Parts: sequence; structure tokens; C-alpha cells
Amino acid sequence: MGASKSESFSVEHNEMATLFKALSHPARVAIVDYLLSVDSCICGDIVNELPLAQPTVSQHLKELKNANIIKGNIDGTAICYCINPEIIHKIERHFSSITKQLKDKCC
Amino acid sequence: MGASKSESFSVEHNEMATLFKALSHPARVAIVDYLLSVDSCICGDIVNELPLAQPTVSQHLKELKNANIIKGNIDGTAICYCINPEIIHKIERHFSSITKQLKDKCC
DNA sequence: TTCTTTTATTGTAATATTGCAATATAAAAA
DNA sequence: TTTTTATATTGCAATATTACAATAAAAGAA
Repeated sequence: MGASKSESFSVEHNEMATLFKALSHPARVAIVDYLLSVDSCICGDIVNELPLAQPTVSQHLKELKNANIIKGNIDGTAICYCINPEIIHKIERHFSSITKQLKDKCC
Repeated sequence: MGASKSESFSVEHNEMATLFKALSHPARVAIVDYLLSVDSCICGDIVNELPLAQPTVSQHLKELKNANIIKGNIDGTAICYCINPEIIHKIERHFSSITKQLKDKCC
């Protein structure tokens, strides 16, 4: 085998796993961090910020886009990237639900 | 290549990526969910809750333990698993920091 | 048009992950 | 002791991820 048995799990669990997977590489955590560190959306520049070759960065951006964590708007030759706040809130809701449930625990 | 260039990224970014990677599989999201759904720590039972063979579940548990997301206490023949609240709070802090930064955004 | 700049895609090698049968380990029960 | 029960480890096949050189595509500048 090797393929994940995702069909055997709930849509909810798969959705969360997909979001976490999108954030499971330091380069992608760094990209999100960088997008947050600047005032507005970023056109270009992301490749120069990372210690990776341009095709690799492009691939990581694609994965973040596929997971809907960032959005890319075409602006002439460049592409402007932005965080998608809705997804961030979705992840936050997941963890505040966990925290709420944790309060009733003994351990 | 194929190996992740994690040395090129900050400790902080690597730490967060490691946590997300531990949660990047639906089985592991489901395990965390299940541990939260019961009143106390769980001794046994986890294997029966998941649609995976025992060695596969054991492997997923190991990954969650390595990432410090769950803790396992030996209790006779069984092992009791619990969520580690500190790690959950760490992830929550990460996202509330993101949300705080997002408020100053234009997009 | 041709050149330049920016980002995406393709192809491929190296490595990591997933899943499980078989087996091992460890401790309680008989 | 032997048996049972619960969990871990090993080994391996199937698949996925990571990284990047080479190349393509798309749009503004010359």
C-alpha cells in the first residue's frame, strides 16, 4: 500500500487533515508568516524570501492555494498573494472546540 | 532530492510544521477527536475505533506521541492515552497571532 | 517584433509516508 | 508455567512529497 485510506474517514477529519498537511512544511509556514509580516498583499518577492529555487517555491504556493489558505490575484506580470482569513478562522474554530472539550478532562 | 531542506528554516517554523505534519492525516485527526470525545484518558479501544489495522494505528499513535500531541501512560497491559493540553495551546497561540496580524490587512 | 521579467509546468531523482502481515514484547490471567 | 491480551516493531510494497534543472507561458518594455 502507501495510499492514505482517506475514504474511510469523515469529511470533517479529511478537511482538517488537508489543511494541516498544507501547513506541514517549514517553507509553507514561512510563506504564511511572510505574507502576514507585510502590510498588504505581496506581488513578487516571495521567491527571494525563501532559501529554495523558484520552481520549488511555486510548488509550495500552489499547495497553499489548493488548500485555500492563500489566494493569488494576477496583477500584470506579477501575482499578488494574500492570506484567506476564512480558512484561518476555520482552523481556529477547530482548536477552540478542542480547548473547550479539554476543560472537562481529568488529565 | 526529496529530503526537506528544514535546516534552512527557523526553529519556530520547523516546530509548527512538525505539529501540523503530525495532524496531517485523517486517522490522526480522528484519534485526537476520539480522545476528546470521552471523559477521561483512554486505555485500549483506540484500535477498534479506527478503520485501520492494529500496527497502522500503533504507528499513527507513535507519530502523535513524538510530536507531543498525546501522552501515553502504561497501565498494566493497556496504555492510557491523553491529549497534551500544552501543545494544543501552543497551536492556538500560533493562530491567534495570525488573526491579530490579519486585522491590519487590507485584503 | 524581440527582449525581459515573473510565474507555472514538466520531468525526474531522492526521500518520506502509508498500510499491513508477521513477529516480538510485556504483563496479567489461568 | 502456559495462555491470553494489548501494544510495539520489523520489513516491505505502494504511493506521495520534496527539490530543482529545463522549459514554457504570459505580459509589459524596448
